[in-house]
Amino acid sequence: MLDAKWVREHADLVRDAATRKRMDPSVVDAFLENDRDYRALLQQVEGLRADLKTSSSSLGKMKPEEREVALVEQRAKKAELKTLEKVEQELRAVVRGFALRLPMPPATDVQDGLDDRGNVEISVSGPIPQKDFEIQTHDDLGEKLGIIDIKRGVKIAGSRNYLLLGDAARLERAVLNLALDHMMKRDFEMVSVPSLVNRACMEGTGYFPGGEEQAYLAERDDLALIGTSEVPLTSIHSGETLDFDRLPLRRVALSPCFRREAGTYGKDTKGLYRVHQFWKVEQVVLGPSDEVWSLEEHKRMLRHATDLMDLLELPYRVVNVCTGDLGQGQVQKFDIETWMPSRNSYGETHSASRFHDFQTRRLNLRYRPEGKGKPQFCHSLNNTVIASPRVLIALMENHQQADGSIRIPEALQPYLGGESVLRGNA
RNA sequence: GGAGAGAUGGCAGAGUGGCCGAAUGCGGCAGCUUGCUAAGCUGUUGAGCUGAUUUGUCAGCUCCGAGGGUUCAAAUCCCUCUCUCUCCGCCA
Repeated sequence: MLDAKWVREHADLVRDAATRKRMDPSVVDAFLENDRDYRALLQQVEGLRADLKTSSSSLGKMKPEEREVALVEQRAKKAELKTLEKVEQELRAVVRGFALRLPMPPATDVQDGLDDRGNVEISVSGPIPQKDFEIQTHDDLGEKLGIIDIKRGVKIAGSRNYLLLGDAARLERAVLNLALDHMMKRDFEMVSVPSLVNRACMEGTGYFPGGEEQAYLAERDDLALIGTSEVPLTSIHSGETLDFDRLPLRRVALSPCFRREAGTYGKDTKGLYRVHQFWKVEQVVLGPSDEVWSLEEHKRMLRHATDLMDLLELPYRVVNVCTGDLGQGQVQKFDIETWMPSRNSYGETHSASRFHDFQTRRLNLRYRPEGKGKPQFCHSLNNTVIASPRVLIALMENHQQADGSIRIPEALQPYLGGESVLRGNA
């Protein structure tokens, strides 16, 4: 959410942000118009209410016969107020509805672009592996080794579902555990979070309204399955005012993630690239309302992820995501894309976003600045640490050996009982 | 799932219809004071929205778990919901 006062004074910037983010800029004008009407009405309501308040207290001191007379007028005014209040309430909801859809302006060093093709590469790491044999795709290899079973996953739960068996499941476990330890070494507090959250969390983190189609809903209880633990992690302190010395708050969680992938029919249908359920280790940081700090933290969080990719000995690149590929609330986003031989391209494996106070305004999550002063909205940031099975694609394909076995990077070996090669059940 | 109790400011805790944004204590902040163990005294101390503004503030409105209702008037009475605690049942 954006500060309403700021939007009123910078409507052009917000319209511009909408256009650059490939959103309909008319939402800005819809907001402004309704906001203007609402405030005019609010003044009327408050005036009437003040009037009623003073006359009401004088009523208490009147003689009974005087009061009867005065009550007639009082009741009439009260009825008028009730009517106005009802309209005011409805209008307020309308204004909020539009406010929830206003886009956060992108940072100055974000390129304009229509979609992910407009993303700007900012670094490349590791050579693309050259092998003297033909690399098998992860799903072919996985099937051969008897460690990935997509057919039966689909039988059980429909398309975009899968089973990992034996070594694939062990490898997944190992990667996730390495990722968690990696973050705890960096002083992140590990948190176990709910996978089913209420509407306020989804709205607070910016997924609703707009993202309902992508979420599995437990409608009977008005809950949603999380698509990322960013949602519960960022929501932990919603409605609170944190002490300055608690900031920054750095946390990491491992959670299952659920995504309906509506509107992706026919896209990435082969293998484990796009699935309905996966595991993700996610890092979330809450800090002070400080642009400089926020920028540095963003880069630091990116580094936590690239350091882990280095430990996994995977080739990857980092892109500065362009405006058209940026979410409504994101100020800036860096994606890490990892080389996937089966795609013959880099595939997105990580996404590091900074939001300024977009999420924290929605969550009403503030802190009290050092010393004293008014509470301020925190800044929030998040980044993937690792997501599986997507990372398994990169591991299985890039570390594949001529005999179809999978080489295990040194950092991962302690998590696999010291084994340096996985051969599956073949 | 059943029975009961409760939810008030940073915390503790009063308040059963108008004098209550709310006593008192603690904590915080400011000042004063002080050589006998940082204590004493005085003052001050919530948030949000709207409008005005000489940008210092000023005025109005809202907020006592959430939402509705009764009433001229609600922290206080009624209803619904959420959460917490106690007991019983069930259970990984």
